[in-house]
Amino acid sequence: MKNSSNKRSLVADQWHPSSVCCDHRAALREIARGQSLVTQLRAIVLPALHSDERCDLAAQMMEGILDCSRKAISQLQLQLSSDSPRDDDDHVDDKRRVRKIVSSSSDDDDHCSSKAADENGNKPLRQHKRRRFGDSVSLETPVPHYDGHQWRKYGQKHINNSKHPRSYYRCTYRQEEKCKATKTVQQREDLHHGNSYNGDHPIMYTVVYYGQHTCCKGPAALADDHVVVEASQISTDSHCQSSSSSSDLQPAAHAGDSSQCSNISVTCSSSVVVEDCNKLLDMLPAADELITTDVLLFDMTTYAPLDLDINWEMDTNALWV
DNA sequence: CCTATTTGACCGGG
DNA sequence: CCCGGTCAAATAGG
Repeated sequence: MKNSSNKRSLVADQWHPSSVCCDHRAALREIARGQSLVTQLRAIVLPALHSDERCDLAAQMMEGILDCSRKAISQLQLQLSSDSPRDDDDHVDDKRRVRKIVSSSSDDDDHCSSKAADENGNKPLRQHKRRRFGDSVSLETPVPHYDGHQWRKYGQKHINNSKHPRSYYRCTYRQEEKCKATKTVQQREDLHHGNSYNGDHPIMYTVVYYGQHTCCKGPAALADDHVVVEASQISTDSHCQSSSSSSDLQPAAHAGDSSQCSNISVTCSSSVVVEDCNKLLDMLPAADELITTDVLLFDMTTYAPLDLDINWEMDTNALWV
């Protein structure tokens, strides 16, 4: 019955054939999806191979595929930006608003941005910008955190008529690199009644990305050849925070009903992910159930989140030693 | 102590 | 006035 339906649960199909007006965006999404799949495939296949030149060849070929999609993406984006001049990052709402003084704590640290209180003790201005819905890309995935970027949660809201709250994330490097990328993550409503994660269907999340990453110069932004570098930059910069392990939407699950919510999400850089592959395999729930490669793929991606945008560098030292 | 998350208030748009 | 996005104080966790 559902022979074909569970085969495509990995990355959601965002292809809407009816949307003729924005083929480029649809094409972009599709290419990005393929890029993501190749990246996942690479993470699974390469560790399984023995270290010989064929493995190197396979790695090179996959990197070549990723490079192709990278360049295709940048070409499409070039065209998009030339076609639609309205495209800009934060056209959100530029009206300056003064917010009521909430707390008169004098010299607050520059916790979020430069709009702290004035030296003279003037009232802090609070620009409450609202996001524009324009440049969003939505995605349904069982692994809402495998996009390779580092996110920092800044809010969570209960959304009307939906059981699960929506979490709001912004790029960790927002201050340092003025990266304006944000995303929201919300667990989808259960497709069937009863427990959502009981064999049949993984818990799916709707992830919506807003804005482009300007921090780690995601490959979508510029098709360069040394995009690979920044994965290690990230890890050295912040010591690979795998801190977000499973904490993410757990309180929501607690607040709701039971739902042991066996998704574990780790956000960290690539080499560590690969290095922990064996451990991750141990953590897999009930290997008997992993019949199809799809399920295996899903679980691998659950525990070893990979990149949608950034190109993950395979740390061969971590792999083969 | 420092950093990330939580959480309730604030704010703008519809 | 309601809804949802954002802020920032409080809190948790290392």
